[in-house]
Amino acid sequence: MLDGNAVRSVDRAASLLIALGETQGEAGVTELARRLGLHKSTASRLLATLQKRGLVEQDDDSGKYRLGLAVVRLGGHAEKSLDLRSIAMSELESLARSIRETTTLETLEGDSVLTIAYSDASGMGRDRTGRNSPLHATAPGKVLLASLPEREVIRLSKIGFTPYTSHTIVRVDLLLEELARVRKRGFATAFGEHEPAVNAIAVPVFDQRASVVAGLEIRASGNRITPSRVPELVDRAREAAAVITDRIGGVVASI
Amino acid sequence: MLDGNAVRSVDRAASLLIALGETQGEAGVTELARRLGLHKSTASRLLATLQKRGLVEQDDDSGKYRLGLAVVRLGGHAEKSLDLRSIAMSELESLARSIRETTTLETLEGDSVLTIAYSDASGMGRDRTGRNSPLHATAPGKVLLASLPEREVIRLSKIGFTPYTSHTIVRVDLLLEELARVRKRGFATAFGEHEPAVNAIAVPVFDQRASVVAGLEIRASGNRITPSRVPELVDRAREAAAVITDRIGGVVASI
DNA sequence: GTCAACGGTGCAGTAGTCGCAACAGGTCAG
DNA sequence: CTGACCTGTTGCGACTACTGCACCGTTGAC
Repeated sequence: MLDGNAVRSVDRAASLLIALGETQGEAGVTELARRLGLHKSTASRLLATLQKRGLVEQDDDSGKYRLGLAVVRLGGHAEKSLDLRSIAMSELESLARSIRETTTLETLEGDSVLTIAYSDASGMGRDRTGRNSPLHATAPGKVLLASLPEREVIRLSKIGFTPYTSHTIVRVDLLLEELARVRKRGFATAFGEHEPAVNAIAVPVFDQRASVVAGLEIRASGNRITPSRVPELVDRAREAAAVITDRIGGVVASI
Repeated sequence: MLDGNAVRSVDRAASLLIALGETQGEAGVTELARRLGLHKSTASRLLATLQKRGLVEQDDDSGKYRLGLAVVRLGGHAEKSLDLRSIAMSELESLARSIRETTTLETLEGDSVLTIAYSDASGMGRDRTGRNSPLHATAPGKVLLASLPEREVIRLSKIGFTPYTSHTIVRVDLLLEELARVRKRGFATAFGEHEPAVNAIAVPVFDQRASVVAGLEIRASGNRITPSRVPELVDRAREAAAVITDRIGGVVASI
């Protein structure tokens, strides 16, 4: 057994798949063999086996190989079972420690946001992991709302926007304007809109289609997150979000 | 060499990946071995090798395996190099033959639609494969527009909607209403809106995120596609679109 | 027409794969 | 607390599957 416990032929086949992922679409047997230091007859047989399972396919005309439909399907399944929380946790913790505040990661669930990860270095946060929060009154909620079509916002407005505080935006026209600002600036704020004296900023985490998959939030009491501090916190949040986006194979884009 | 030219251990490893794709998220060594008729030590070694390349990962607590981040990334690459045209071609041809009309598949490209596949059984069609057409005045264009946020339609309206015929919808408010109808009905029509006396219907093809990835069109002269014939043609188009959606691992949804 | 390069395949040698047995660790019923 | 049961992992040795070599047919450049 080479390389610890690795099965050599499987390791080689996996390298072929990954090499195909790194090319611009397709590559030939000889090229792949050269790149991976394999004999071309070996590469040919390994590719033929991968093709049998649909993991690669061969172009009828050029003879070149590309990733196959089975990889598209597996990629979709893999994405569904992706543990975004585990992937993001260390980044959230690191960010929380460095700014000494509370950080969270929130995803869309139905008509609300769900806290999937949480880290607190302020000693004042409250762990709402697994709990839902409103879209319209939270910073990550606004980030996710901003990525949706307007008709979704209008549909939600018909259900109504609960006024959690006197600062909560409850009029749909004002919310749509706010969401346009979020798209323009690339981040959202919520100043005392969900809980009095709790301020927050949030930035998007993107998937590989450049869709917003989560909102990364920095939250603190009102006197700790002031308007003047927002730019610095947004920068820090963007850095962490970019790392998470990259880890999941996403591309940073605009909302 | 077993099974023709297949490399047995690679074939087994590929089966493991595909089996993991078929589970709800994760599975253990013993379960996977049982399912595939392998010894559990064999399954364990193959999985360890796949894990080394990031194609699978093992949960620290339960010991179960799931598809890894490398599969998410490969899936994204595979999707980008997907040859939708080749995948769809046989379905378009079959549909064209059975209704004796012209069928096309169109995708979004910038601010227009691009014909990526074409089939004609009427003897009257014109192959526009590789050519762009307007979004607002074609049936597949409306299908794709209907899936976008309203702000995109408004952005396009600022560029202006060319009136190709006297039937072309050029007012944005009327176009938005039309797109709401498209979403409601799940299909679009264009009756003499792009070319006089040319009528068309289109239905969506979905990807695995339930996003609209293409519009499948049936097109003919005005006297061949009458309002009374639309339901039948829409049904036929939906059947073909469902096959294509399934082939690319998509899920049929609503626009 | 010739030549180089490609992808694929028959063949034979050997080293890598595999199943067996045993082990370590975890869970749960009694 | 203990024993039974199950899981995942690993050492080992047999042997067959994997691999490189040589060669072939095809294709495109010149």
